[in-house]
Amino acid sequence: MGAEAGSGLGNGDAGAAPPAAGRPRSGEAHRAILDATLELLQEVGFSALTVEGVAGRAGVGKATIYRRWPSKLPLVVEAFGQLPAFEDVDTGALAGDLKAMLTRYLQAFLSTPLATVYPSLAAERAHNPELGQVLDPVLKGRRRPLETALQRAVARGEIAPQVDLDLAADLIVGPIAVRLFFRGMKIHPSMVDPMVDLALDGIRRNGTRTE
Amino acid sequence: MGAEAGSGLGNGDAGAAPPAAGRPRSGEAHRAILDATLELLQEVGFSALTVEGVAGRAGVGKATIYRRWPSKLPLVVEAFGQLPAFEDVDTGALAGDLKAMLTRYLQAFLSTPLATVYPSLAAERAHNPELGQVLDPVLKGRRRPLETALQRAVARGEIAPQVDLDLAADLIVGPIAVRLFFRGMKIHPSMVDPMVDLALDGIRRNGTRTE
DNA sequence: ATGATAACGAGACGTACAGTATCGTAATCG
DNA sequence: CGATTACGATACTGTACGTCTCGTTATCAT
Repeated sequence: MGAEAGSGLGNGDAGAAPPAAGRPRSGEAHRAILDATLELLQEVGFSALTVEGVAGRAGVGKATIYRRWPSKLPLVVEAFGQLPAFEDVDTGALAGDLKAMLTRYLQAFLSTPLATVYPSLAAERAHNPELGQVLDPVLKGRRRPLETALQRAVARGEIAPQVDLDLAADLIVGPIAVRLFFRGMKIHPSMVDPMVDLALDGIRRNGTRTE
Repeated sequence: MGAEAGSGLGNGDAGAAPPAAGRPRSGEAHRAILDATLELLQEVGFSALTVEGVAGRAGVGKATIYRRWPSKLPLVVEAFGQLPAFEDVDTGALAGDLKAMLTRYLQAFLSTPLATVYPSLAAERAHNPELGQVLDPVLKGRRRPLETALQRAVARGEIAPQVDLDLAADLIVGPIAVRLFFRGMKIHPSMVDPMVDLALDGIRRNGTRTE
């Protein structure tokens, strides 16, 4: 954590050694700020979120926020990190695992600001490379359960060992991302099964291989 | 912002009847504004784009912009509509069509602000339903060539007729969207072939069907 | 021609918010 | 108990939105 200076996207000093003297930072204020951030993200969305609004909702001065986060963006990144991600489910078969995991994950989109924050972070990272560096470890952790399930399937022989699992994971979540974020569609739970089945079996009619 | 009656996301009055009297709107200014918008999107990205900057670059007064577009967002939507989309390629086989189309499309991402504008619009639509109404027809038109290629494949018997082509199209573009926008990855042209092949053939080992 | 009308470039204006700085106060350490 | 640092509050600077008003210019109707 040493080279903190220069990034502009610090992560809130979690776990850093406290200074020897002076009043310690209030963990209560820290939590109140993150809670208020998530509430307001839910209510007004990312682009209408103001630091002043967060301070007011949290009952906190603006300086208390800027003392912890250098700007609005890393605050939202940290709040985002507390939102639910994929949870591993082991049903014994790949299709069952994926369907259960996607169903649960989609439910999280209904009860959290995930659907708002995700595309906002994606938009921001497009012209803010530093954000990517902070965001990537978080994103990687969020999809790890997906890769775990795929690795189990390889071990069981459901997936050929030469398949690129990273790409496979993107193939699974891709249609959901496209529909949710770019096309603005609501995804009915009954849609999960056909989505997973198509990704697992492929678009092309079996046995029509031309190569 | 204001309680702007109706849409608030007008599309620039394209095709509307001109008023009987008065100086007509300058088509030259219109084009200069859109060009400046695309240039600045390319240079500074969406969130750093300012209307004042566009006006300056276009050599136009701010009022001239606001006379045509009610805010920055619909201006960007219209500029976005002029960026390259999928172009249909007919090679006689689905895999070839898709690989050619994706390769060309990915090249467009390198020479236009597509990579910046796309996720920004996605972020904005998440809490601005009106944007969706303006955006959806544009998006639908952009992916039509993809669906055309898929329909050809159905006619050739490469795809079973019961396959959901809309979902299939999302499966094709999904991994690209995820990698480009959410994971911030650069997609090397050599990655197109494995991407298409995996979507066409599926993740699961053939003949391992458990249902 | 001439007047009515509306768009033009320029830029002033009010509002909102980011991020900084400065209050007086409160908590913790040596 | 004094030094130090965080606290909530709030004033401040700077930027950009979106509105408005200039004086000017292009087009139409008479």
